[in-house]
Amino acid sequence: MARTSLRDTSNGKIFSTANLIFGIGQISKMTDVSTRQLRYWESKGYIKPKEREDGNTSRLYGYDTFLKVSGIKLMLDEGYTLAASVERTDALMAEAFNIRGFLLDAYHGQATIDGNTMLDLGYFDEDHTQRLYARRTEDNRVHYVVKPENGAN
DNA sequence: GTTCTTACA
DNA sequence: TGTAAGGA
Repeated sequence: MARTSLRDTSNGKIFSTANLIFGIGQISKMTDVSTRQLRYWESKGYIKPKEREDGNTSRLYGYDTFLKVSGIKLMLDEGYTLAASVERTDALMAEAFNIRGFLLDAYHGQATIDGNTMLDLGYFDEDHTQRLYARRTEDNRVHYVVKPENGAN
């Protein structure tokens, strides 16, 4: 039995948001964006309800749409136009997902080094003789450590 | 009670 | 974009 890895969080296993589905009323209350606005944004192609095969015509939105609406609303409140808010939110979400994917691939587990819990970021060199570790300090700065793979310093 | 479309202010 | 109408 394979150990559950963080990668499983992005392919629909644990911590999945696949079943997090909301109606237009829920999204409206969660984001403080009116149902009128949500339907209007849909007409402009900014958001899209989930496809549904049953005959029901009421809109259902996924977690991703909730995040997008939240972002757009935030930008809107900061004074950006709707179009600009959508553009900026799309860019931010793309960055966020890129970062998440990168981290999932870079993370190789935890290790205790000199009494500190650090992230094992895998091999540091092409020859695979050293590993890179990182941790955040108390003031949220990132501290890196490179150690020989065999542990013999 | 909630959501949908259409229409008007 | 809010609100109202008339249905589903």
